[in-house]
Amino acid sequence: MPVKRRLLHVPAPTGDEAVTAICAVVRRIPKGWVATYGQVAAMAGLPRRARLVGRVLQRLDPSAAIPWHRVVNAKGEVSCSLSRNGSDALQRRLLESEGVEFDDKNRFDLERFRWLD
DNA sequence: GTTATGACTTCAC
DNA sequence: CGTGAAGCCATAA
Repeated sequence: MPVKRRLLHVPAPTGDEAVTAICAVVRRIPKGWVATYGQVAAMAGLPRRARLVGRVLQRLDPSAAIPWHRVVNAKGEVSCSLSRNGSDALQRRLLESEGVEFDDKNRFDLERFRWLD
């Protein structure tokens, strides 16, 4: 075997395929519920690619009808970052308008609001 | 080619 | 609880 070959090379979706899969999952999150980045990745057939989900959401076209605000991190909080330029604050506001209650530490009860398929 | 940087997650202290 | 490391992978420089 002259060529080194990846065992377990499952053709995981990449590029546009992955973006499409991720968006399809996020669109299914019901109003008033949330899903974590890792959860969305797994449901999109992209295990361990939580980071990719975050990247896709950040670059989403604003005109796309995708409830990006319903995707949160595994700690049960809105991921805050300077690079978000305020969209993190907007995310919290949108979630609160859908009934998600935050505590004084910018966190909510993940067990209570997590969307289970 | 390399290194650095994240809307991340998990596990070990 | 907090911190750090490792795993992860697309992008930018």
